[in-house]
Amino acid sequence: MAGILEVATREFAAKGLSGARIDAIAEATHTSKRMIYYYYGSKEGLYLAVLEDQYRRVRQIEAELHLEDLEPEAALRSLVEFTFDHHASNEDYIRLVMNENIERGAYLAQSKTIQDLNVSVIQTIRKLYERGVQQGVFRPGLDAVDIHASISALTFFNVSNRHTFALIFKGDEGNTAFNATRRASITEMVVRFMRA
Amino acid sequence: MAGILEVATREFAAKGLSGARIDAIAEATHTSKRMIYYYYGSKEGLYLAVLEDQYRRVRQIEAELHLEDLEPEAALRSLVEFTFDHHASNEDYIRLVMNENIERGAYLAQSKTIQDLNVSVIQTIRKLYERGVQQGVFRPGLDAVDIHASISALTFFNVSNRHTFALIFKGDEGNTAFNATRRASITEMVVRFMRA
DNA sequence: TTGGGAATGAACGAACCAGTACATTTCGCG
DNA sequence: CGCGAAATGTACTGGTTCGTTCATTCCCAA
Repeated sequence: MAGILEVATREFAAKGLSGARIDAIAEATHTSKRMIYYYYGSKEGLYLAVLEDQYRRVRQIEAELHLEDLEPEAALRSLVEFTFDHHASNEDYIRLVMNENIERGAYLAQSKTIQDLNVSVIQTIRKLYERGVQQGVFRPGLDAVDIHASISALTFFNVSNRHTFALIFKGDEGNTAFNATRRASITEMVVRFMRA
Repeated sequence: MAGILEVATREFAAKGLSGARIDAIAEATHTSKRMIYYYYGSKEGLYLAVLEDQYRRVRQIEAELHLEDLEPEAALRSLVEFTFDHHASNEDYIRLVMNENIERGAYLAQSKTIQDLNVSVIQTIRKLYERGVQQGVFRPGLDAVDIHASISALTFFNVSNRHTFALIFKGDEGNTAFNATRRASITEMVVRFMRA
C-alpha cells in the first residue's frame, strides 16, 4: 500500500529507526498494524522499503537535468543549485540518510539497486569537468568523486545540521538572511575551486 | 562518577538517544543502574550531561590554537586543517551532534553554557578574515558565519556521512586514497574561496 | 558513640512495543 | 455460484526497558 510508505517515511525521518513506532505508523494510516506486517514483514523491512523508495525518487529527479546543453561553468552552477534546492526541499530524505549513517549504513548496504545512483552522478560530474578542462575554463588534476563530496557536504550540511547550527543566532535575526545568501555562496565556492 | 559519563558517551554516540539502553550503560560501568539515576535523574538527564561534557572538551581544545601569530592565509589553513583533524579523530562527538539534529536540537537548546562556543569561533574567523582583507590577500564582502558554515560542512560531512558515501566505492579500492587527499582538497577550496 | 545524610545493591513494577494467533471477510475468476 | 487466495480485524503475548521501592551500608562530624 502506498499510504503506508508515505506515513512510514515521515515517522522514520522524524524519529529514526529505533525511535519510530509501528503502532504510530499504523494509526496514521487507513490500514492496521496487521497490514504493515502482511506487506513488509518487519519493522526493518518497512524501513528498508522506505529507504529504497526515497533513493528511487532522487534518481528520477536527477534525470530531469540536461547539463550537456550548457557551457561547463553554467552546467556546474546548475548542478550545485539543483542539489542545494533538492536537499533544502526534501528534509525527510536528508534525515533518513542521517539515520542511515547513525546505523553505520547497515541497511543501505543490503540494497543492490541503491549503489548505482551515486555512481551515475559521478559520471555526470566527470563528463562536465573534462569538458571544462578541454575548454580551458577548469583547472586540470581534479577528481570527480572529490568534487561530488564537496558539493554534497556543503548542501547536505545546510539542512542536516540546521538545528545545532542555528544556535549561533540568538533568537533568529540573521538566520533567515543567512539562508538566503547561502546558496549563492556555496555555488561560488565550488566554481572558484574548479576554475582555471 | 566519571566512568558513567565515559561509557554513556560511547553508548549514546553509537546508538542515539532512543537506541541507547540504560541497562547496557550500567553493565559497562563498575557501578549500577541505581547509581545512574542517583546522579543523573533520568535517561535524558544523562544524555544532556554527555552533551555538555563533549562541548566543554571542544572549547578547551579550541584555545590551543594561536592563529594571531600567523599570516592570514596560513592561519586560515591551520584553522581548516585543525577542524578537519579534530572532527576526524572525534567520531563520538560528530555522532552526538548528528543525533541532536535528529532530535531537532531539543537538548542543546536547554543548555546555556553551550551557545557561546560557536559564537567564539565566529569571532576568531572574523578577526582573521579582516586582517586578510586589510593586507589585500582576502577579497572583501564575505561573511564570517558563512565561512564558518562552509568549513564545518566540509569537515563534518567527511565523518558524519562516511558510511553512506563510501557506497560509491565498490569494496574499498580508492576509498583510502580518497581520504588521504580530502584534507588538502578541502583546505584548498576554502582558501580559493576567500582569496582576493 | 551516635545520628544523619550520602551512596549502593537487589529485585521488582508497569508500561511499552514488536510481532503473532486466529478468526473472518473480501476478491478474482472459472 | 463456489472456491481458493488475498486481505483484514481483534486481541493477545512475550520480551524489553525505564524507573522505583526498600533495605542496607558507608562516611563524617558533633
